[in-house]
Amino acid sequence: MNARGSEVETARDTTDGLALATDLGWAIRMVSSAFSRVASSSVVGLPGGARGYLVLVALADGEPPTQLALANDVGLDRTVMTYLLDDLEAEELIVRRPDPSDRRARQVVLTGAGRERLGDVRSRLGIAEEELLRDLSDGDAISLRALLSRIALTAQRDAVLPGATDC
Amino acid sequence: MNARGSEVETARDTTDGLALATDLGWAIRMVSSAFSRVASSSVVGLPGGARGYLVLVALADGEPPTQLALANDVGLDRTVMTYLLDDLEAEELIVRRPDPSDRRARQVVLTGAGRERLGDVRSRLGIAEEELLRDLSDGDAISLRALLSRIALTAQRDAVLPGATDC
DNA sequence: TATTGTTATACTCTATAACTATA
DNA sequence: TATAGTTATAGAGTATAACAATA
Repeated sequence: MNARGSEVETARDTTDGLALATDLGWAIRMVSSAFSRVASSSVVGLPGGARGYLVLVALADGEPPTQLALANDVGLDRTVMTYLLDDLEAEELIVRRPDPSDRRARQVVLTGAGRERLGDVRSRLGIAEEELLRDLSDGDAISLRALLSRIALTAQRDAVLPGATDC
Repeated sequence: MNARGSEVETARDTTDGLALATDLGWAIRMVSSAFSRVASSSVVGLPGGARGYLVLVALADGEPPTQLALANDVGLDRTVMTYLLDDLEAEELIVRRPDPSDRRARQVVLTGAGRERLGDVRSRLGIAEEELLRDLSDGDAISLRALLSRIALTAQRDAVLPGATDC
């Protein structure tokens, strides 16, 4: 009844041509961890690390969002946004202020110090990104960035509206 | 001394042109979580989920690797590989056998049942991957896969050989 | 009744250190 | 002394539920 010996290494036909190097999930996994590795030194000291950086980026342009809108933009849960903003506010990189149009909500605003810190981290991250993409030509690097951004934008829409086409 | 009111929204020049949608780290984060979301239903019931699937893929071709070589291939720590293989072996999808050339090591072999299960999961994952890349033309999808794989391969090499060019 | 922000809790994933048996 | 596998533990990261204030 046990599959020992005789059942090992059979049915090869069903998985022919499969290889780790061509697997999309594997590639995403390796690229994600590699980016975390090369980017980690760029965000040391910044509250929340890479996630804190994304919050600052999201605040750099446009109207001050509510915490919930910010969480949706960055791709974080609103419960972790609370802790993240606590830490960023403790270093006066952001400020929370009441939303004049909804007394439940709070607007998140980037401070001058926050904008300065964002510039510092951004320049370091640029070098880390070049390190990650160093095997790609300039054109290929631009292509990869564009393709990833397109997938990411629709992914964000799907995450905010889960199952709008279901049922 | 506090940055309230007057220091808010200054120094805009240093971060001009910054946007979340063009940030590489943000895109990688969103794509990674989106893939996990669309792929999760494809790997339900498989021990280890998506990581278990990658182990099966890595075993589908070539000589049976040791646990350590397998961990390096997949991008996992050898300590999690132990638990993962325990679970996969409990369902008889893989077998551990002594390495004839090194009595410390064990070879990991895919069973017939494991190869069948791999085929099942692979076909479901193919649909999930198409769902993730549905906004891309066929050519763009192929490009993205190729570019990600290239980055992933060098990332794997760097992870296995940390800091070979340092010092 | 639904939503915003908060808090608490649990679960997954990852990282690290120790231990054994071999090399 | 170094390596392969195992075990235990601690730390991130994530997900979920509950609560108060407000819509």
